[in-house]
Amino acid sequence: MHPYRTHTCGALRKEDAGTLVKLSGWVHRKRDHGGVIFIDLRDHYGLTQVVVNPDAPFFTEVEKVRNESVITVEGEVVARTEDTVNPNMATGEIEMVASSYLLESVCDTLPFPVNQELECPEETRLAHRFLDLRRERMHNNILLRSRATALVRQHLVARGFVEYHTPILTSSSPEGARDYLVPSRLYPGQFYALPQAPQQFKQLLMVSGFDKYFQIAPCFRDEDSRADRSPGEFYQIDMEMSFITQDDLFGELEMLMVRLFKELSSKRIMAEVFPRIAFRDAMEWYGTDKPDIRFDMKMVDCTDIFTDCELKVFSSQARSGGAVKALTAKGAATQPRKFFDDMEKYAKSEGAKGLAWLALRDGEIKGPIAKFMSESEKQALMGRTAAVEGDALFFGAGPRQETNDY
RNA sequence: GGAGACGUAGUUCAGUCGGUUAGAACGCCGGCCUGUCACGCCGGAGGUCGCGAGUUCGAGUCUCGUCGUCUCCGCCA
Repeated sequence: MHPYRTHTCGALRKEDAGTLVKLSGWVHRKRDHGGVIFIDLRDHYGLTQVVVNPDAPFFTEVEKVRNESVITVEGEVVARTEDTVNPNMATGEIEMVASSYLLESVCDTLPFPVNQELECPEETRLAHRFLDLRRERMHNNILLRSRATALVRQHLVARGFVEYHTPILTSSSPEGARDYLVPSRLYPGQFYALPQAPQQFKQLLMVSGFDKYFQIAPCFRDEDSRADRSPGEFYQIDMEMSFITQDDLFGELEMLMVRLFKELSSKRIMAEVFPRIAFRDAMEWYGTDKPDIRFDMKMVDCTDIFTDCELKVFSSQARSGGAVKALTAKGAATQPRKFFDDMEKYAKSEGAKGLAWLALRDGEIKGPIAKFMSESEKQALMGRTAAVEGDALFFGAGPRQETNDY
């Protein structure tokens, strides 16, 4: 028999009952009943319950084994009785009754639990990276990235792209981001740069007539990290195509992205042809070039309505080339006063000068600025924003670009 | 570069208005337990309250400084 295993810990099923097998893995959890001990044995593929009976010669040794120790066990696969089947486990219809036991590697007391997803300081996790990566969530993250890169390669190669590797050390080709610099040994005082994207090299290939290029490139950027962006764990898909239109490129990317999400995630894909929003429109409607369009909250330009309004902060902006924008919050009119105060507080914390608002409640238009508005202005506003009873409106006013920001 | 939050047991966290011996859960150690699957029950060990100074009769708690961590803005294609 193989010295370590005949099966993995995710493999055994009811049909295997009666066979003699060997498993190796980590002690994920242990349940010691005094008379009988259960071990959930874990490897990359899954969990299998190992049973150790009191007459086993290694029983006292197993009593002492700590979680995350590595063991090899041999034994018979036994179908569980109906009342002991665990439907939550892929291998839950069977268990292995150990007839031999070998402690391969003893584990010290753990700095944090491996068998549960408990928050724990980044510093501690990195100090024990091998333990962190044993945790289910981290393990799955690594697997997901592996599957994603494999799928990208498979898909793009099938689409006629060629993957090239380009040099990592190069001279700097400045663009937006700061380069990582690497001192040169041969030319003291000079530096290499780690390329943010291998611009020159891929373009060299393109002008040489290689028709379609892609690369899964590490993003070397000497910029401050963020929660979703840490140096060294940040890769990008780089593509170039010859003799194409903008729409050809969009189409190619749509195919790739739809496939990635279809095959690797459970997320719902709302449109296989992505909505296209012109940059200017995105800035005018959402104030950002990466709007979250799950909420259909567009800003509406109301500048002209307020040109002659008594409310000076609005009319002065409207006349001097600034903008007044309205955002409709559906059904928010019944929110308590505190809600609106909090919204204004938030807007100010983001740098806005203020946040005016109106609520459509009890058939009236209410709010601090309502008394400054004429009937015709109110009517025009309702028409423009399509706001109805129960909605609330928020306003920003100022120079066009600033107003869009907030 | 700017702003904010946090720092208490191995880990996650609680700790009232400044008051006597700083708690819980998980983990760890010991004991009991033959069907659990987050097993259960009993007991125990474990703390420079990040560090330094100050206020006070008295500081985990208040003040200042310092170090560290995290988050957001800037930055980043």
